[in-house]
Amino acid sequence: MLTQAIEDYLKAIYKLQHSDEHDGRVTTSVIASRMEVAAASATNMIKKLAELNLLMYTPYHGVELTASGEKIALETIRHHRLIELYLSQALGYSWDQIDAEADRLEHAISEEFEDRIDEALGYPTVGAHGEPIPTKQGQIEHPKYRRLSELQDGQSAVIRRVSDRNPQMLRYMENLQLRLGTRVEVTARAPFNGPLQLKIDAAKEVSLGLEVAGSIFVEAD
Amino acid sequence: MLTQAIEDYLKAIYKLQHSDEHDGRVTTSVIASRMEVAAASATNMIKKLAELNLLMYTPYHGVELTASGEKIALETIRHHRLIELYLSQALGYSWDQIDAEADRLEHAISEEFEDRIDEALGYPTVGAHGEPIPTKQGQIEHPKYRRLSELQDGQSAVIRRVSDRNPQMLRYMENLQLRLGTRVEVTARAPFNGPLQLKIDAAKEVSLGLEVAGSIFVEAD
DNA sequence: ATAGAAATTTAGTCATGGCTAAAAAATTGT
DNA sequence: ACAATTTTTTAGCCATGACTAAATTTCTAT
Repeated sequence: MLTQAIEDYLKAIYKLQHSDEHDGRVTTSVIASRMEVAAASATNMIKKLAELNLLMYTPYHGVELTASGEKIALETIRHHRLIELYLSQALGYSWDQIDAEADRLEHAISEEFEDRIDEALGYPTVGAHGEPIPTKQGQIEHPKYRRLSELQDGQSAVIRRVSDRNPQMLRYMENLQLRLGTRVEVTARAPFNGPLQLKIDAAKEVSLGLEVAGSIFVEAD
Repeated sequence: MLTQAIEDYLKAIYKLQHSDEHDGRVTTSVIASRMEVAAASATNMIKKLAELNLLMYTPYHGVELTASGEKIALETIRHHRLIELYLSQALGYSWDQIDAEADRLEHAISEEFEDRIDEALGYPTVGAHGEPIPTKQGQIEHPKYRRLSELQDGQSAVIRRVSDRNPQMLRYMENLQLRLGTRVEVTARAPFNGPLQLKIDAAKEVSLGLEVAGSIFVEAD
């Protein structure tokens, strides 16, 4: 049977494989740090997952999901993103609250529940933070958006996705009315990795640090 | 911390304490059978719960919840019943599907989630099968309804609660349009514990076995 | 090329919550 | 009242998934 721990590891590994960092090599320590467990614990679980044919494991060198491992990861991610969207659309949750709640619910829901909220939401393809939602068949798109922090002075763009890693940052973004679909224009960039000046929805101007700007993904004009 | 297993045991013990059967004595074997575990497993958990001051345990004689054990049981039951009602009202689940889904979800939801579905449902006091929903403060009513099987020939009554123990039976009731609020009249009783003849909503007549009729609780006129 | 540092694995431990088999206590029938 | 049966507990085992400490492998810098 698939335990909650197995689903959590597979989900984490999938995300690490598809992240820009770590240039594709998903190692024990990266997994351990993402899962917030000791490296030895990660090694144990990796060996178990390899045993279950959910990933290929080359000791000392890292890990790669098999087709069936990826399938489970995508199912878990689908659950997570549908639940997040449902929490924000149907129950009025704010951006910073949905991830923690979905992390627990994603393991508890049935296929039935998945199907019903999918229907209630109108078969969405994009989650609450702009992430693509895998289909029931496990298909997923990986649109290449640019980081707001990479925009040139004077460029204008629309927010398409935000990182959901830091709830406090999400709350901060929400307060600034930086939402999916919001139009932003970089009106100035301070030197030496300083903050950038941003015009939000052609209205108010704010100064935004690079860490936040790097967590916002945009589609430039 | 409260594990899922602890919540499940406390919930089961609470229900056994308040059931008509077992005349108040909640023994190891009754708990084991309700939880579908071996008697030795139940003994283990009972000792642990006693250690945590969640119940009083007299070896060989049974168990009684303490105030804090009862509080946790009622919180779990509140979660369960709110979720059940939400599944049927908001997501269109049928009577027979909600219990199993709620059994998993009840351990995964936050206070936040509880509050939001409570609000979405309009602060209900009665669950999907007619059970009372404990308040957030742990108050609960125990209305004394009669079993449909106990009604005399010719008596009329309104369905107020049904047992949720058997999903197949719930599906059967639903098919017969035996719902909460439905008016029923016993038009005949076959002898030797035979079925009773029932007029549903002053319309169609059916013959109902005593096992089903005993799982339906009514308010007689 | 190799020493030292960093990453990884191995070995052994722990808590949780199941299980079976055997022992002990309580209940029942005559 | 007491033997037989039933119920309950004890003892010991297992899988899961954490942990630390120690050993091993790989990487890095000279």
